[in-house]
Amino acid sequence: MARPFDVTSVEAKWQARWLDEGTYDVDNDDPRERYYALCMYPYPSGAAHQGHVRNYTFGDLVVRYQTMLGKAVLSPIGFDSFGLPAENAAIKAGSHPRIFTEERMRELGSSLRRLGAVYDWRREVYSHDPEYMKWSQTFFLALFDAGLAYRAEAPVNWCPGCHTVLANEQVLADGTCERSGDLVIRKNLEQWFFKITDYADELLDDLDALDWPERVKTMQRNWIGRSEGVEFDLPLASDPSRALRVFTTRPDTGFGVTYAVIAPEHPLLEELTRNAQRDAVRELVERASNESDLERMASSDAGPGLEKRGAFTGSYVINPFTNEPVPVYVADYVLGNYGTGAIMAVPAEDERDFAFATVYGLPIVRTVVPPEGFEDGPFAGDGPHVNSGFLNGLHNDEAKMSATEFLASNAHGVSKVNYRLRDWLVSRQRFWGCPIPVVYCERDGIVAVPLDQLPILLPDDVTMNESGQSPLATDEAFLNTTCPKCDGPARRETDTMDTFTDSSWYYLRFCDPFTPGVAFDPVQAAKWMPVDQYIGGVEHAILHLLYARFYLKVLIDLGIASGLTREPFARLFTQGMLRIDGVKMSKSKGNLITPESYFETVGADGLRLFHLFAGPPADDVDWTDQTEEIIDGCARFIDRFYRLAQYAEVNFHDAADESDLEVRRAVHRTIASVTDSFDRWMYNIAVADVMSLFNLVSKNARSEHGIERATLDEAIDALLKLLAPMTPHITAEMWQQRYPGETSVHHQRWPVADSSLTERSSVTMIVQVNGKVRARLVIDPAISEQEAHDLALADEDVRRAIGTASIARVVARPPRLVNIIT
RNA sequence: GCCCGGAUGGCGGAAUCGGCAGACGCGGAGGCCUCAAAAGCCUUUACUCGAAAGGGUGUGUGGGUUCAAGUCCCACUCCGGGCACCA
Repeated sequence: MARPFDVTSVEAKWQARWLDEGTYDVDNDDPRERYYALCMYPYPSGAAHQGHVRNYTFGDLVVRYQTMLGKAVLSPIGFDSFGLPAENAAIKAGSHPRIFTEERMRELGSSLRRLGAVYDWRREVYSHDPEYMKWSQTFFLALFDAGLAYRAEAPVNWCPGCHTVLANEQVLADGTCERSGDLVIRKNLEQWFFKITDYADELLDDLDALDWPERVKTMQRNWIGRSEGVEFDLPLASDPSRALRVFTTRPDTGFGVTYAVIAPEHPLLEELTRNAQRDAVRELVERASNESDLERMASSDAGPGLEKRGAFTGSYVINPFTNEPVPVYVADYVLGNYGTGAIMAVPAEDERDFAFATVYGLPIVRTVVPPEGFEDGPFAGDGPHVNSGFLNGLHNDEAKMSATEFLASNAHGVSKVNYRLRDWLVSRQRFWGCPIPVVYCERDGIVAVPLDQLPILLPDDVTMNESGQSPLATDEAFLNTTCPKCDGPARRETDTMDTFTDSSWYYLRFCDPFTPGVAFDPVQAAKWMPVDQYIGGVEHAILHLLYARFYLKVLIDLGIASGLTREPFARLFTQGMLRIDGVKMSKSKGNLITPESYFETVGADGLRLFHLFAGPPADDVDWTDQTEEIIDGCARFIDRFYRLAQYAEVNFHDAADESDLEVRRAVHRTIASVTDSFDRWMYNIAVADVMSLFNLVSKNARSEHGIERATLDEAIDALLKLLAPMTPHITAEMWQQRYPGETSVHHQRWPVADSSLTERSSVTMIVQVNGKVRARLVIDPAISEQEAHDLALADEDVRRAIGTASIARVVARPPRLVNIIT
């Protein structure tokens, strides 16, 4: 494509200038109003692909737009540089993950600069920087000292492909690893956890005030899964001084309890099992422990599968509501690690209990009257209670209160809140992560490494193991150390931290990587925090965004981030993903489209304009055969604008006339609409509006009638400013050509629409007859209802459409329409 | 199964409050320029009947509210995403 200017040299020139002059460096004591714009820092996977381009184009637009609004904008960048892909690549290449990673960081950094994205590079951070690791480890120990980091044995998710344990959040719904796709295995292992459950309520409640996509907030609410209920005792029939403790959210249905169920892992199971049932129970427990979660769930539907999922223990407990004994079953549909690991079963009002009771022939007693027309089956809704003694006639809420009081006085009942959320498993059996800074001493047990010995660094002279096993585990030089307490021999922890711990605080480091001796000075951080606009992919809706929220709250509570707002990201935008043939574009799928060739042809500006124009930023974008043509179209638009600004084929006339006034009105309406579209993340509309204005200006300027020079210049200047955040290179170049020696377009103030010019002088009013458009009248927008009415009825086309019919009613809504009903 | 989001020309998508459906762009058609092509420029482009003037139909399906529905209400179909034994 022949371009009217040299794309490559123009873009290189401005990129170099922004970098060399530190145009977007910002100091912490900048007096201007502050704005913190942040894109999720990227994993350094090598040269950027179109997914990066899209993400960082949006981010860069925000940075440049907010700067033009006169704010001091913090725009930092860094790299999420620990993680498995680098380690796996290093194993393959026989090199060290650090060397591999740093090469990829350079590539990605240079791609971002080539895109024209601007940052305060002085603030760059990366996870494997020894200085950064030092603070990551310091924070781990702060959590450890506060009892928020602990080591415990628990059934954990082991990914055989990744050769490490995973957090619950990293296991997909189908039981596979989100990274490798391997089926995750349950293992009992001792691991490190962060006590995120201590913050469950706050993490849930604080969501309400956040300006985040409702979808993301809902996902977090579901993940936390708060449920309110009652925990109470079901006394053993054989020994009423002892009891089976159960949790329920439906105490009001207590009269309908016809059996109880305990989990296969329940500690009382052995004791409750009678000899006659022992074999059947043992068989069930064995199967439950061997089956993966996936297999368990596969048999969850009522029917044949269910028959193998439970067994009678032979024991009975007393229903405190009825004082009747009910049988105790063991079944794998009750989870050992939720609530008390035991439930009261109410088949009439719970789907799973109903299915189970049907298969095992257990009685079903309705305690809530379903609405008329309700078919047979479990009814979990609200209704008047029956067969329920003192609860009869009450509805759910009152019945719950009443039942809860009853349980409190008769069955050691207490109100209880349970969460689906589990503690965050943070240890990983991999090499390329931040080492957990503790040692194991035979005498003193787990001992924290003293702060002055941090950071614990990863050794450089390691051979990456083909099996994926961390070389740390066998590295004697790393492993052997002395106990900080007793000076005796000790062994280092060889597990590293989940990389999500690194990304949980990088946004704080960005605020102040300058103050020596601290990770960040909270006073400096408070100048920027919380992040005004956070931008990233929706795939982090739970993982990163939940962990980062938790981390900030902890750091505040531990005095490390005192004085900060307790939420890190005030406003979140999640952009859609790029797809090819319906498949997400990603390195692992091997279907990446890189921007390099586009940089050479349409330039970064053309590619940026495409990504802004392609559709609503929140929507997914399909990369198709048509995409190339749209990208070319974006470049064509830039070229046309460039030529117009050179006054190519332009005719001028002297005094401004009505046509010039119309152009000026369009200019100011576009300023208003683009500003509005920017504020509402409707960049595709902003581009369309700019194109429309250009079309009008261009048409007038090149007509025989021509355009007044001042009008054209006002329009071109406005277009340059409006386009500056979108296509920063060419607008900077054109501005410089128009105003040599003056400050850059990027330092101009964002234009403000003149409200006296945004009103239209005449508008088209439509006239409908019986809802069908019959005439379009050009009118003064200030027209009265009566005038609109009269004008409409005076129109010839309208009269013809009415014909001989008599007019029943006229709806006049000037200046938009008049509707005549016959 | 439950909860969200969506469905508009050949295609990507517009339509802040219920008020001209299809902005803007891509693609297509025709033309200008040219020896020719590329580039550029101009016209046209929802479907349909019609030579035209003009008419009819039209925002996934079926109903409803309204003078007026892509937009609001009810029911459904399909697509995308999330959750899925959490008692």
